[in-house]
Amino acid sequence: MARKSTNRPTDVELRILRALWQRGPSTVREVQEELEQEASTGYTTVLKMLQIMTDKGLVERDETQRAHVYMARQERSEVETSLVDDLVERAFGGSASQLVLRALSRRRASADELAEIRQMLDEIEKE
Amino acid sequence: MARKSTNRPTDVELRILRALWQRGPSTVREVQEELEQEASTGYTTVLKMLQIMTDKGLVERDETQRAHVYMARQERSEVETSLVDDLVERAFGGSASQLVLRALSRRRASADELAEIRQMLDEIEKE
DNA sequence: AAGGATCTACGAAAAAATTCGTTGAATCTA
DNA sequence: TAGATTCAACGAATTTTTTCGTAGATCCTT
Repeated sequence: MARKSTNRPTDVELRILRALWQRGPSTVREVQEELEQEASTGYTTVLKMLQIMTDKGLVERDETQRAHVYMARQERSEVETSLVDDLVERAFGGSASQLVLRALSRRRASADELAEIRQMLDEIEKE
Repeated sequence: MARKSTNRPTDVELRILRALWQRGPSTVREVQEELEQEASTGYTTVLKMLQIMTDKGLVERDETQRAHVYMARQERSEVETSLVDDLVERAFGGSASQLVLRALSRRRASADELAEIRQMLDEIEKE
């Protein structure tokens, strides 16, 4: 036995999803060339992953062309949200603000970004 | 071949670390009883994991007693930060604020928490 | 039409993560 | 002190994730 299904995309799956979100519907070759840029991943590996992801329902396949065209089945924002939720659960005991505080404690965010966040806060509190 | 080492604790490792942070230095039995509450995990499984985690340097072992005592080797905050950094990289292309925006778009955060975040922003901008 | 390139399907190997059984030693209890 | 309990060590089985080789079909080029 091993990990219970977390439903969250694995590392490679996420890399592929990001390629699909960025490029839009793409062939295996196109995805593979995209991944190649950051870390080498063979053609058949990407193909296999996309087949698995199709079975899992992570992507959708258009088989009308010889080179099948794949597209992400969920919006980027949805997956991002569930990844954040997952981490909030696993590491922060359900407290999203704790995660935010941790993220902000790094000086990762630029002034513009901080302003953006502030605006977001305003909007949330307005409701 | 499989995933390149991400250095981030796995799911079970994180559950164990959380138990150790919460309880302080603990025996295998104590950790196991803690984990038992959320999801069943056998004694030898926890023991084995703690041995592996010792090898990896995630925890430290005090063998002076018959029942060895384990403690986390990194502060909770450090691990939390690196988990957040990791997710920021993998899912948000390095933009911490994007992650924050995503976290806030959920109404996970209460009014108090939002105020806390606002204060945090103030402090960051003060510098 | 022949040869080469490209594509999917499939199976299997490798790697990583998780789980547990068994053994033998140490400790406790009646 | 004998039997029961508790413990660490170890190896191995399982499951999940990742990788790739091979085969056969289709398409392109000459």
